[in-house]
Amino acid sequence: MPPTLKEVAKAAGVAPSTASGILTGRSDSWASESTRKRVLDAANKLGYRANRFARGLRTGTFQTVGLLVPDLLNPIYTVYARAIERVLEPAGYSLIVEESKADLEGEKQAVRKLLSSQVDGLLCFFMDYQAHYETIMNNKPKSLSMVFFGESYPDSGIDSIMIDLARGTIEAVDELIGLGHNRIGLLHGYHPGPGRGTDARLEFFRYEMAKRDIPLSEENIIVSGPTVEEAYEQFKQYLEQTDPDKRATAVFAINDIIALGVMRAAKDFGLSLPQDLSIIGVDNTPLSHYLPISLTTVSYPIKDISKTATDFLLARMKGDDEPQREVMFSSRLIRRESTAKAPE
Amino acid sequence: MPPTLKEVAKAAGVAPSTASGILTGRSDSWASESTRKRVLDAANKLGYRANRFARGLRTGTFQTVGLLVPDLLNPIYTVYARAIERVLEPAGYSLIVEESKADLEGEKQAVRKLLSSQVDGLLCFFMDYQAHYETIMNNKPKSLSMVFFGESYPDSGIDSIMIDLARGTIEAVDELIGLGHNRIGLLHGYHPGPGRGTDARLEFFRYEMAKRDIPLSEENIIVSGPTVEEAYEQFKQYLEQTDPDKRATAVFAINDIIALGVMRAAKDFGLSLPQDLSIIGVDNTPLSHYLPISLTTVSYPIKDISKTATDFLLARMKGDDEPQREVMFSSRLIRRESTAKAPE
DNA sequence: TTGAAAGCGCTAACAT
DNA sequence: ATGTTAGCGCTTTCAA
Repeated sequence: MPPTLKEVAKAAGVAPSTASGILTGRSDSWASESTRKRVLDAANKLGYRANRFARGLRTGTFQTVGLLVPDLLNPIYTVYARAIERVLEPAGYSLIVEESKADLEGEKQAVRKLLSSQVDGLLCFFMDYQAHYETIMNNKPKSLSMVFFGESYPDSGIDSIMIDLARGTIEAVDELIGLGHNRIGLLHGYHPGPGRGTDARLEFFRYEMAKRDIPLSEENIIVSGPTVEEAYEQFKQYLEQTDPDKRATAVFAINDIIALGVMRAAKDFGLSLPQDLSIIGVDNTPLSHYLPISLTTVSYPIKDISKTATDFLLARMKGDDEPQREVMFSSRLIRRESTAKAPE
Repeated sequence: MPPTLKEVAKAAGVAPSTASGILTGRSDSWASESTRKRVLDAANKLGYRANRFARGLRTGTFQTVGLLVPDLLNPIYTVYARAIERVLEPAGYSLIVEESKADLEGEKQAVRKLLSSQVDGLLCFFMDYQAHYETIMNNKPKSLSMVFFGESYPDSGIDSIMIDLARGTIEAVDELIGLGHNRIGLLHGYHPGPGRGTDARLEFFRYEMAKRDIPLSEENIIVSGPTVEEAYEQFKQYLEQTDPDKRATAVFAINDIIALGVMRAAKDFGLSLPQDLSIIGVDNTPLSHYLPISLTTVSYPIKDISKTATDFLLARMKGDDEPQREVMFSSRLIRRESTAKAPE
C-alpha cells in the first residue's frame, strides 16, 4: 500500500490539510519554512504520490487529455503524440491516445466514447470532420475543451490548428513540372466513404494544377483509405487498369504512408523507381528519410504545431474564453530520391 | 455535469447501492427483473457512465494496465499495443503506453514512475532487464502484477513470454550461407551502454555461426542503439572503417528498424541492394513488407504472444497465484527482396 | 500560520 | 429484494 497524505502529515506532525496545501503548491498556503521542509521531507522519505483518483474525485478535474488519431501505424501520429506529451507533462497532465483504426465507424464510436470519458481536454485528428459535427455540438460537455487539427467548425468555440499546404503543394507541383512530368496523379486517402466531403489537400492540388494548365485527368485521381495496405491495393488496381500511355508518370500522395503503398505497388508492377514513376508524399515522417528510396515529401513544423495546439488546449482548460482561434502553419518541399525526370 | 449514480437511482426510484449492484453486474445482486429494467433504462436515458475515479478510489483498483516500450517509432510496439488493447478492452481495462525513448536512463525513470503509478498491471519490454532488477524487487507493490517480454527474473513470481529465435535464426543463417555468404555481420541494438550484459539474439547467432564453422569476426559485430538513427550512424561508420575485402556481405540485424538503418547507410555508401549486401531483420514489422526493397525477416506470432501475455496478467490481477510461468513462442524466416547471392 | 470537518461519487457490509 | 451507512484519499472552506 502506498503511503497516504494522512500518513505523510502524521510523520511531519501536521494536519492533512496543511500537508496538502504544501504538496500541491497552493498559492494561499503560507506555511512556514520549517513546516514546509518537514512535510516535503516526510513525503520524500515515504515516497508519497498523491492518489490521482482521490484528487480527481475531489477536484472534479482529471488531469488527463485525450488524443484521437486515425491510425497509429502511421508514424506521424506517434511523432505528434510525443510532441504533445512533452508539453503536457510539465503541466501535470497525462495523455491518453485513442485510435479509430482508420475507419469511419470506429471514429464515430471513439468520439462518443471520448466525449463521455473522463478527460479534461481532447485533441482530434478526424478523417471526416463533418461526420461528427452533430454529435460533438450536441454532446460536448461545457467542461470539455477541444482542439482540432486540420479543419474547424465555425462558431463552435473550438480552436483549430491548420497546415497551409499551399507552399508545399506549389513546390511539389512545380518540382514535378520542372522534371518534365505532365501526367500527374493524386492519391488521397482521408475519406473512408467515397464522395464524402472534399479534402483540402485535393482541392488545393487541383487548383494549382489548373493554374499551370496541366490537365488533371479524373482517372488519375485515386481514392484510398489512410493505410498503407489500402494505398497499395488501390494503386495496384490503378496500374492494372490504366492504359500505359495515359498513366501518370508522377504521383502526389497526401501522406507518406500511402506514398509507401504507391511505391511498393509500382515496384510489384515492374516499374523502376524513380525512373518510371516519381512519387511525392506529405508529412516528412521520420521513416521517409530512411527508406531505401528516400521519399520526396512536403514537410511542416510538427513540433511548433503540437506545441501551439497543446498550449491552446491547456489555456482553454484553465478557463480561457478568448474568441475561437485558428492558426495556420506553413509547409515546404523536401527533395529526396523518389522524384526524377519524367520518362520519355 | 455528467449524471451521477445517485441521480440514476433517484430516476429509477431505488437506492444508490441497488443501482450500483445492477449496473456493475455484481453476482450477489438479486434484483428483480422489474427493478433491473428500471435502473438500466434510467442509466441509459441519462447517459450514465460511472466516474472512474470514484470507483477506483472505492475499490482500490484502477482498471488500468501500463505497457512500457523502448521506442514507439518502432512500429512493432504499436502492433503489440493494439493486440494487447484488444484483449484488455473486453475485460474492462484500459491501456496506458509509456515509452522510455530508447534510453536507459529514461527507462529507469519510467520504471520508477510506473511502479508507483496507479495501474493494476504492467507489461514490460525492457532494453536492459538487469538494470531494473533491484528496483523492481525492492519496490514492486504486492498488489501490482507484472509480465515480462523476452527475459525473466528467476523466482520473482513474474511471468515471462519468450520468443525462441532458434528456428528463425537458424533459417536466417542457413539462408545466407546457402546464398554463398561467408562474411556475415550482426547488428544488435538493445544495449544502450556497451558491455552491459549480453543479448540472447546475439548469443544465439554466435552459436549457430560456430556450429557451421563460419568465422564470425568480432569487427563484424556492430553495436547500435535500438533506433533507426543509431543503426544508420553505426553502420555507416562500420562501412567507412572496414576494409572492403573483410567487410560483411550480409548483415543480420536484430530488428527491422535497425535493418532499415543498415539499408539506408549501405545505399548512401554507394552499395547496391541486395547485390552488394544482403540484409535480414527480425520482427516482421508491417512496414517491412512494403519497403521499396522488401525486407527478409524473422517472424513470430505476435498476436498469440500478446494474447498470452495479457491473459497471464489478467489472471494475476484477479489473484491467480500459480507458480511463475514462462512460455516460449517459435519463429521462422520470411524471405523477401533484401537477400541475394553473395557478390563474387 | 495551522487544524477540523465536510464531501466529491462510488461500493460493500450490514440491516431490514 | 432493497435500503442505510460508512468510508476510500484528497482538497477546501472555515474556524482557531
